[in-house]
Amino acid sequence: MFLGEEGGRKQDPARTTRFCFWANLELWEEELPSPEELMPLSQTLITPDLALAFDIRNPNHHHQLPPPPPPLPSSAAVLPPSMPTSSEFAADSGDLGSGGAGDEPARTLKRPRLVWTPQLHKRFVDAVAHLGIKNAVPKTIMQLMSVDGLTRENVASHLQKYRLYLKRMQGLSGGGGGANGGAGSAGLSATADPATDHLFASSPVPPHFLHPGRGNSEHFLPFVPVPALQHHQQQQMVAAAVAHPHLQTQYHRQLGHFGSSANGQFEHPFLGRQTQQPLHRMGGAPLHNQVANSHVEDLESANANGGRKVLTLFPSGDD
DNA sequence: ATATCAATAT
DNA sequence: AATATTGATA
Repeated sequence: MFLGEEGGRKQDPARTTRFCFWANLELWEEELPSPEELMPLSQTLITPDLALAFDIRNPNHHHQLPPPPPPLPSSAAVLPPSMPTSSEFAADSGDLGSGGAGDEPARTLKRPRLVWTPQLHKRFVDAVAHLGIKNAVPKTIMQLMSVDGLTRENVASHLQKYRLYLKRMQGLSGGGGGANGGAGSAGLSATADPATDHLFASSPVPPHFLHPGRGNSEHFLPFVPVPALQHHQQQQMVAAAVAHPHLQTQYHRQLGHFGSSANGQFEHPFLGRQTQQPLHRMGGAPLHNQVANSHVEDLESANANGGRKVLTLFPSGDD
């Protein structure tokens, strides 16, 4: 009986490694007798050593997408009574413990759906722009974005949709000529309908994106392959204060996102950030959390999905 | 054996 | 609607 929301898909081990795990910590606010009660329980479930080895952090501190998502139940133990409606990530395993007798919490779990925040999308677009549409394939994009928990599949999926969006744009723009990138400039207004694409409208579409058969397709940037930038945010970019125009429908709560360049040009080819972790099987104690500055945002749309919670990954990039 | 893409599923 | 997963194919 695991055919619930998305808890029981066909588990096809033949596919790539889909090890993921995270615990379900959601109903805690419901019962949660007392944190202390859970503590021992979690320990029983995951072995303290293992937990420690994974670098447990409070959900509050969840910054990057955890490669080997360590949000174990134990975190629930330490969770402060606050942040009930957090939407950082969540697990909706449905029922952990009723499905199978020998439920191994570890692996075999799926990771929460990635939420493409405007920030994340921005990174995506930047990467694609710098790669050139031609070379912009999932793997490469993913690498350039270097957002730690991002998977190739994540990007691939997003890319597919993005291409769709571009296509639509081309069509709207009227192929020939005029048009400026409707999306580029403040967009929104020109964008077909508001509901067309909430996310995509949030970041400018580089001009060349729209006309693949013309102009320079890509450039050659010395783009650094994500140097281990740890501290040092690149901040302060263009002083384009022009940003701002309007916020997207439901994305208001995000932090102030300033449009990069209102002129529709790219001038800020910086991307490098966190190095991708090889996230291997558990067993080692690999992770280190590269904290940096990042903002936490939350989407509620996830809730509308009907039970499935999401993981909001985001780039530490600031724009 | 991998990665991409298009289609499809949730 | 937004992502994920899959299947075919390069």
